[in-house]
Amino acid sequence: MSYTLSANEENIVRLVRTRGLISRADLSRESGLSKPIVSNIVSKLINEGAIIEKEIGASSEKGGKKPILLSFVSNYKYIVGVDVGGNKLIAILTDLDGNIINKVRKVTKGIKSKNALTEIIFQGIEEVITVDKTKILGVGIGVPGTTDIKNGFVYYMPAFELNDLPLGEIVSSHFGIPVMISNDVTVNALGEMSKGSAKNIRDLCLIAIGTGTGAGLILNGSIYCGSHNMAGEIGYMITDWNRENKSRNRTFGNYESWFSGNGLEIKVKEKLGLNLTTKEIFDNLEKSRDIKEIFLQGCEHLALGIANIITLLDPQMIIITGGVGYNQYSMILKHLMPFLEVIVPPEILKNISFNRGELGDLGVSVGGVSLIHDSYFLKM
Amino acid sequence: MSYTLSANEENIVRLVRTRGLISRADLSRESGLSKPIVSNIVSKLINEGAIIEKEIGASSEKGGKKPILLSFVSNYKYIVGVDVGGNKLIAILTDLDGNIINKVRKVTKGIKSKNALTEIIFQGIEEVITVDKTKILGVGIGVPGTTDIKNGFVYYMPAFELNDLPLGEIVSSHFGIPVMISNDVTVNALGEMSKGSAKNIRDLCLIAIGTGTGAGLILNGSIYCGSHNMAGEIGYMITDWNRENKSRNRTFGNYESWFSGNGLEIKVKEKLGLNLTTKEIFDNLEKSRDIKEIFLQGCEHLALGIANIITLLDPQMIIITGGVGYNQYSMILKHLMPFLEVIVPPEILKNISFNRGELGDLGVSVGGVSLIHDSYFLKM
DNA sequence: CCGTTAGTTAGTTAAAGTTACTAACAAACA
DNA sequence: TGTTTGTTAGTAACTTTAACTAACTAACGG
Repeated sequence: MSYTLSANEENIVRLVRTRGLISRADLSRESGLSKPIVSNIVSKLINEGAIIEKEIGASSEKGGKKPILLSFVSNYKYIVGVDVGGNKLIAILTDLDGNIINKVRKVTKGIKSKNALTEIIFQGIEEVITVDKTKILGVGIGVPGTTDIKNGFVYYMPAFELNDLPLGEIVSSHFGIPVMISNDVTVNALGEMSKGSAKNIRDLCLIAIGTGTGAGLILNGSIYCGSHNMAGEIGYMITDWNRENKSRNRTFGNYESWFSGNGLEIKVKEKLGLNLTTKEIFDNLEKSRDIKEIFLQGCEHLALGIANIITLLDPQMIIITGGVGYNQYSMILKHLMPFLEVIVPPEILKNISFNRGELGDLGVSVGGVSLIHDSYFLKM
Repeated sequence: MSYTLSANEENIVRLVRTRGLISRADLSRESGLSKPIVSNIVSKLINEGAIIEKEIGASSEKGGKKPILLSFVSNYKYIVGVDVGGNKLIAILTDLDGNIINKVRKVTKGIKSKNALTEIIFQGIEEVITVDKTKILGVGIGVPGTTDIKNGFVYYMPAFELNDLPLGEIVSSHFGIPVMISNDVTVNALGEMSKGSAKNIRDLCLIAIGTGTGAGLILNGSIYCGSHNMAGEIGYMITDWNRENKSRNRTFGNYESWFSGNGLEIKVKEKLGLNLTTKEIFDNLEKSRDIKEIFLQGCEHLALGIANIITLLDPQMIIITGGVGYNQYSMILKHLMPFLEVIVPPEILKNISFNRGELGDLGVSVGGVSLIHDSYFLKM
């Protein structure tokens, strides 16, 4: 945007956008602002290109001048969202309503240097932008690691074995536009809140089950990262101290023993001596009692972790997604809920809705778009 | 306040208050507002009684007119804070800086009716107000139960066996001033944040150990209540599933087995056949191996719960307070930390500060004051 | 040592711009 | 003719810039 919207201008844009088609007179009534100032703001916004006079409406039964109906121009600006994964990068270009205009995929597997990583991010962003670059509002990026959302700094990305990368500044100065960066799971939660299955939810816990397991938190309607940007690392949660305590030197940090792709694969290998992929494990659930038992133990663990999240945070919705969580959602939920029903009292459990991540593997990139949208355009 | 402060007026008041003594010229420089409008706002605020011209300052070495130093008038309005406990009620009257002007205690033990409870709250508030009633900004109340902070509704108070009490409205219409109500532990956390050991902390978990155990959460600098006003009920957290699962029908909800006054008393009775008060248990810790063992098991449990809080929320500070937690703080911390050091990696643990609740048994009432202060005067 | 002058700072006044409002009105329509 | 939309005109509130007065320090000359 060439200039920042004032509070009243934001309100008018918000109204035009949510109402779809609306006249100046109705805007005045709904915003509480006077008709002249609404006309004034509307003409500014038309000048900006943010809204247009779309069509002429109908008079009321009692007569009167026909209203000029205004409409939001969702493509007067664009946003780029990037999901930097350990195996692949997804970049999307969307309009202001989040409609995906273009999508680019890149392979990131094996990358271990800062230069190679930033280069591939540059390429992804460059290629996905098929519109006038001056119309790009910003780039929102989700990365698998510890980040500081305030300054776009990446502390640690185990997937690339990289430390201390000021990625926000690097990308921002390269393209000359605003860039925001946060943890991928957190960004995914934001995406589901704005465009997925958690619309109008203020307290959300998104559990991403992939190679590992992590949670993204939206609390009081805002991203929650914690004081050292480590909130939601539920892979380290403790639910069965005596058993865990006996079987290893330290629970806190024993990520892989959890319910996750990696965790299941290791358990199957250790206990059954089988080298199966996560997909193969799920394919053989009903065929092998031993595999099923390992899976059920995982589900119990997962249920205990979720019970603790419910206890501490009292969320309105819990979303399960991620590579494994999304693809195997119904299988997981089917076996997870019986455990939860034993652990959590029904009067509490019934108030919490469980959902599949509606956005699937676009969750993080869509969340990246939301990051920019909410900070540089409108917080809806 | 006779009128609501505008954003600029708030800024000026905030600056005068935090700087202590400041001239109009410095206010203009620090606020970014022009000198005339600062003078304008200052004269309004002097008229209101919120600030005064305190003294004449010194010129700089280079010469120039001496500045008139302005000062905040902390007692131009007053706030009432009320701690409604299961045994006693504490009401305090403070000025805008939180200085306690008056304090009243009432016995609430045995109260089981709505009328009796509201009557004693009325009395406490009435008696504590020793200043002109029109100078009272509002009343903030912490109650032991589930509440909706938005409308002052109390869903459930087990201590009084009461349900569905619109306490906020009852008290507000009786005194004709704003009233805010929230859960006592949550309010206590707010108190510690504004006036106690958690100043300038944005992510705080306060653990109140008394008859029972609960947590109050301040996340992103704001009170966090959860979607059904049940956040922080850590008495229900699960940390040792197999052991707990075997010994009872349901873990979730088995409050008393935890580390709490009640929990310890019951454990001592069950295992040792002794009818000891919590105080007697602590007094005999070093004399009885059996009591010590029960206490250490409690500490281990507490450590596991705290480890889970750290994992999920990554707080900056953890405060331990409450009837038991405050009085026995050093004893608890001494035996808690060794467990935590085993469970939580040192690089994570070192970033989290553990503190005693500085406000002691005034934590809730001071928090009630903060509730009103932050909503009706200034969010600092 | 004392009065004068230059330079600096505090706070006010005056003029002008911005943003909002109300009142009144023309255009369009049943 | 009455109703509704959207504009114009005039006004009020608030903020800014520019310029001012008042008050002070430091340094210099006699």
